[in-house]
Amino acid sequence: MSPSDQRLAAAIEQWFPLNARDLPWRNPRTPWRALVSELMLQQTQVSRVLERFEPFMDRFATPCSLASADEQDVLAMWQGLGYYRRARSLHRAAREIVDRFDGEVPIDAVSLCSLPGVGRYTAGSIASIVGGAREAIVDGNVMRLLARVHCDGASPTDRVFIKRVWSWAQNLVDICEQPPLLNEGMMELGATVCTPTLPSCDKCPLAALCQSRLQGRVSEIPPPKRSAARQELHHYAVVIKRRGKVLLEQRAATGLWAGMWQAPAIESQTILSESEVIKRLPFPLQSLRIQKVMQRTLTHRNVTLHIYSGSLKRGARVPATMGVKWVPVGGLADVPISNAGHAVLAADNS
DNA sequence: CAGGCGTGGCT
DNA sequence: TAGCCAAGCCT
Repeated sequence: MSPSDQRLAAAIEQWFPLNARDLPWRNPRTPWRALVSELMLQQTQVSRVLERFEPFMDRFATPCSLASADEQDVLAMWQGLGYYRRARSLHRAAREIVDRFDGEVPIDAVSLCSLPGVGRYTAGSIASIVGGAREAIVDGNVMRLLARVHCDGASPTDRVFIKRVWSWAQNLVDICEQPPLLNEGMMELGATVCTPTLPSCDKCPLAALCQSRLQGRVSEIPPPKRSAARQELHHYAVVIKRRGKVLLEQRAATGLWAGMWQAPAIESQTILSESEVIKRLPFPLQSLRIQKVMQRTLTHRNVTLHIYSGSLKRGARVPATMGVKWVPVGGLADVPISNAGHAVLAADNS
């Protein structure tokens, strides 16, 4: 612990109460609201979560309420937020909270970390901010903030660097006055002042202590992560409507858009001919008309959506398997469908 | 353990 | 515009 750690912690703890945004999960702050908001916020902008948090809490007010819900209803409440495994993890976490913790969200880091979807950051965040424990937290904000304060230009993916940041964060929370103020203050500073581009150093309470500022290197730290190359994915979807209903299939339980529903589709890394698409579809189709082609960029995939409208051959029956169903066009909001899936359904004019 | 996992905003 | 980024976790 360096002497400046004391001053760093004090500066953050003084700054935060005067500059905290009025975010819904801070008032009232309960372990359950903290857990739900933390899951929603993983790799997701605050502005996206703002619109979705209270409706989710209204629907699932307690762990018991979520635990007794159907997973499909949970996914439907999550649709459009992305990273859908989080919704399934939260659902399973609620069931474990009922089974193992008598329906009360634990606030110790070890118990929290044992829940699905809860890792070191999320557990530390709830344990420290809700429970007041001296647990460190390191998210993207804290990593950037501390890298700049210490003028450490290592790659953010470097594991040794990441361990170093956790060590800095633990030192700070060990010596601070109030862990909730320190930890939430660090995140808030990173989110609103020590931003990735154009940080507001003139408003930063750490400016006098910030080594990268003193050395004029703020803009170089942290260095950009090089993004992974995106693979091409061709998604051939057929929108089949009949008597005000549309035919949907459920995606596989793992992988992209796991468990979500969509217009029946064939996926391939390469371009397919129309006849190949027809051949691979599990339904006998009478006609197939191209409606639209759209691009979607995902984290690691470049998806081309080839959207067709189609009709089944006369008398054709859709196999009555689980994972295929007719859904009224007006009831699509109740079925978990990704934004790409909604775009496909909306592009069809038939 | 490096890569998979969504979406939209920003530059 | 093409790429980077966001309150990470899981396998």
